[in-house]
Amino acid sequence: MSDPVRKRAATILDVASAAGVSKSVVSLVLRGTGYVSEAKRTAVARAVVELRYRPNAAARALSESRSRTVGVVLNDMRNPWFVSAVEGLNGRLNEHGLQMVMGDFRLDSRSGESLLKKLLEMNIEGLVLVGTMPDSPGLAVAAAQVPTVVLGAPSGPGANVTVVTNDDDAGARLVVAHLALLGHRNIAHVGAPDTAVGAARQRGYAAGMAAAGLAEFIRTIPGDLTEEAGHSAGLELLSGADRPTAVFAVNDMAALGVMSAAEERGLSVPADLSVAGYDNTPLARLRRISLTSVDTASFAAGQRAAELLMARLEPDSALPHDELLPPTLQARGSTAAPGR
Amino acid sequence: MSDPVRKRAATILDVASAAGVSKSVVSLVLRGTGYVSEAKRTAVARAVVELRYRPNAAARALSESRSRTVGVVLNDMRNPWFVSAVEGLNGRLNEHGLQMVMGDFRLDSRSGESLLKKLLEMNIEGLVLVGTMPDSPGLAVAAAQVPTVVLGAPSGPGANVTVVTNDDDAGARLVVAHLALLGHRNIAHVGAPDTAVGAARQRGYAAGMAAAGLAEFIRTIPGDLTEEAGHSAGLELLSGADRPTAVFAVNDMAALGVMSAAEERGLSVPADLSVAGYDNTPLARLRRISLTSVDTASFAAGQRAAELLMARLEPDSALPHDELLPPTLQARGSTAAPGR
DNA sequence: AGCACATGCTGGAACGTTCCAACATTGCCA
DNA sequence: TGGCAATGTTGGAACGTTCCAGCATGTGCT
Repeated sequence: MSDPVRKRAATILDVASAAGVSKSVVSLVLRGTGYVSEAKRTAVARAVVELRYRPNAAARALSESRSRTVGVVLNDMRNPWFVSAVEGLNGRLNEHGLQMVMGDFRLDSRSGESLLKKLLEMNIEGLVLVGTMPDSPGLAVAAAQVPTVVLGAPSGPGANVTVVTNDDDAGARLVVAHLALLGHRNIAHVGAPDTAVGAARQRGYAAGMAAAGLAEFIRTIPGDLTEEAGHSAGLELLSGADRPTAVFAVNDMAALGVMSAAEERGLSVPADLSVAGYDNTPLARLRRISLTSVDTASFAAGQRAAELLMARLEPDSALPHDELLPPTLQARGSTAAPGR
Repeated sequence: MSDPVRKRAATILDVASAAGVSKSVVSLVLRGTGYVSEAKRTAVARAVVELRYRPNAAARALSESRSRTVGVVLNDMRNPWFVSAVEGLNGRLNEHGLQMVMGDFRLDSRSGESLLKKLLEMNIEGLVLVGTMPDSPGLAVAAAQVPTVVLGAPSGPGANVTVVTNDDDAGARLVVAHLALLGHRNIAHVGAPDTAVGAARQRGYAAGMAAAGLAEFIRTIPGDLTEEAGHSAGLELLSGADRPTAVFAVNDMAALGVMSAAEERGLSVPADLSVAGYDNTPLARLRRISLTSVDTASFAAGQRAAELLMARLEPDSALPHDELLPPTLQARGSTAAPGR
């Protein structure tokens, strides 16, 4: 009411004149640097709350020519692994005053091109690619312009990126070792050779079998990461002559498919068939399913990705080494010693 | 190599001098407005690609004093409903040249305060709150400053927000009607009265029962949205004297708990007990589970939220009415006519 | 011929910060 | 007493856009 013109938000100049100082002093107080007398400091502080002053991020970014923002590109928000990795990432970045701008690669009209363009225009200081991205020229261009970390995929666009992901090879070996220890020998694998993670897990399976002296039992049914694929692979495995006593599926969804197939064939889990999955999704925890699975440290991976990215943001920093995070096995009711 | 000083990115002035025009012409060409001769237009276009010019979003935002950005605050990225709502939101916003900046409310150090501060500093043009947020003074402040839409929660901070959510009441009635049509009369509910959605679904259940003339059978076991709660509620229901022939659980997770309880009690689904859930999560689709559930149009809700937000962004626009989106029933193998 | 109007182009003034060089005021020490 | 460092304060110049008023031309009409 009594305010003269109260249309626009208060700027640093408004604060300065309200506090009876120059804009420079306000800036110094706000950023806590430099020498300012106690009196002016409190005067500025008061003016700030009185005028509800909020610094303008665009002006700051323009002036500093840095945005304190990193771009995060996902291509599958539905995958719980990515979600919790992003949470880890977000936390660490925030701790260091960096803001995250997320976007969905697939969702973007021009297959991510316009998303990346937008991010580049925002002058992002770093880029995090979460998951395996489809090939796209724009991606390589973007990765060449800003420090880039790939999170949760075995490799990224171009050579100049740092990769943080889980050691799927080691995880698969864990499963095989667990099953072998229980006494299983005929352990089959339901794989997804066309996906990056699937290929790594299959390698780990084969290596683990060989290491356990079970090379002769190696047998992989190719499929993909869906329940469907697990189901049909399961039917195939369980109908044949030398039925396996245990199946290691490439992920939890496929493992569920295998369990359904077992049920249809009248086999009970784990008495007649042990089943293990991968990813330790919330599904695996469900009482009705209780699936032995490999827990991937997704949250930690996100945090680590943030750390490596920030390391690259330092002046003259070298390209950090890629990191493979070790997974752990979560044994549950779906695996047991082979019956009779 | 032969480039003189090639440190900083090209600006509009570089493009202008390379094309032999003034910065104003470049600006006009870039934005496609105003009158520019064909010759200069192509000259500018060539210079743009040659210099790899990228407009600077911060400068643009500062000059236009608008950010073309909306803030999206989630508090539970793990909830699939939210994820697909956000996808719908993102798509529509992008179509209209608006960028999305997401943040996780809980993850933020100072319980969202600093996240909201950051968003406000970015001069966001709108705010979307996804899901029920914990009470926070910062939220109400933010909602008062920028047009705000609440997505997937029955209400938001302050009165000045638009709410887009699913009609949980109607969804619950759908389930009851479906079960009643199959011939069930003793239909129990496993509820979550302490959550906003749970309360609405419980109301719908009670109303639906009454409408079907089954008021005398109304019976709700309070719980929450977890499998655990569903399990113990299930045990309670299935051990008592007048065992229900059907159970409607507040969500798919709780429904799974009920199914586990049935299994433990030696009851088979759906022969001895029909079970229905809510949310139509990927879980419900699984062969091994095949759960009848209510599909909430989450993607559409996200799109609608974007539309309503953009409507509010128009000059002199009224506060749009809240919207309740109608859900649909997805009947699967977990419900059938009551046995004998 | 004179005028209006469409077309084409320009430079300066915002936008709201940060950074910097420079100036003022102290207090201390030789 | 003069010099020097520490402390305090200032205005101007970026930062890279958009927007606007205004200046040139050219064209068609009266």
